[in-house]
Amino acid sequence: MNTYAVIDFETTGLSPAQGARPTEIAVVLVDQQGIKDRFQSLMNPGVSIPADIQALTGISNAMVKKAPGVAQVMQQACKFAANHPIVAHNAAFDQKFWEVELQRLNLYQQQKFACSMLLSRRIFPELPNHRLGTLVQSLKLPNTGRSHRALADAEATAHLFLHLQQALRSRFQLASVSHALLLAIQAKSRSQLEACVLKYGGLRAEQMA
DNA sequence: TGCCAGGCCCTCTTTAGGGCCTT
Repeated sequence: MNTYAVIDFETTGLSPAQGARPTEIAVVLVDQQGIKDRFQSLMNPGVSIPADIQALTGISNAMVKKAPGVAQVMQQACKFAANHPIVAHNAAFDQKFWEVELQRLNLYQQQKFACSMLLSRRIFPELPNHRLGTLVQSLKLPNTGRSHRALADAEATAHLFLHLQQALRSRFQLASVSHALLLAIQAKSRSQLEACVLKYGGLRAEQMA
């Protein structure tokens, strides 16, 4: 339970329902001591990458042409992430691709997803925005490399999520780091955050205002 | 030509609309 998997997809578009497929995935295993293992791979999506997305990510059609197929990479990623809770920045996006691609392979099993973006909105509402790059700069998190590449963004999200756990523990005076982790994973909305704070014995949000 | 998804959340709200965030 104290280990979770941070994932990040690069894709050909915003929605699998519109035919978008993944071009790269990174999975980073994290515990309370930090990042302990990494998996990263380009994959051949079988569809063309639009020019604007190639410019955004730096991943070209030529780069993925020689890469293994989506099925092979997703099998490896699924095995690597095992049954750990999954964390992503704007998790609704990555969760869609994760579930759709694993369902294609009959590998899908329901997993808990936590969202570092929703949590950072709750914990740091004063920041100008909650894009991953802005959070890395504002919170002085480690530089993990080129943004919009899967491993760099997954590692940045891992550092962000560790930072959020510490902020939760401090702000709500939680008894333990594991309570902060449970809270971080379970609290996606304001009401869930409040309920989890009460569940784990911390001070109510309004008491900390 | 210009738009395209979708869940969360704020507000000039709740019988709704629009910004944010991901690629």
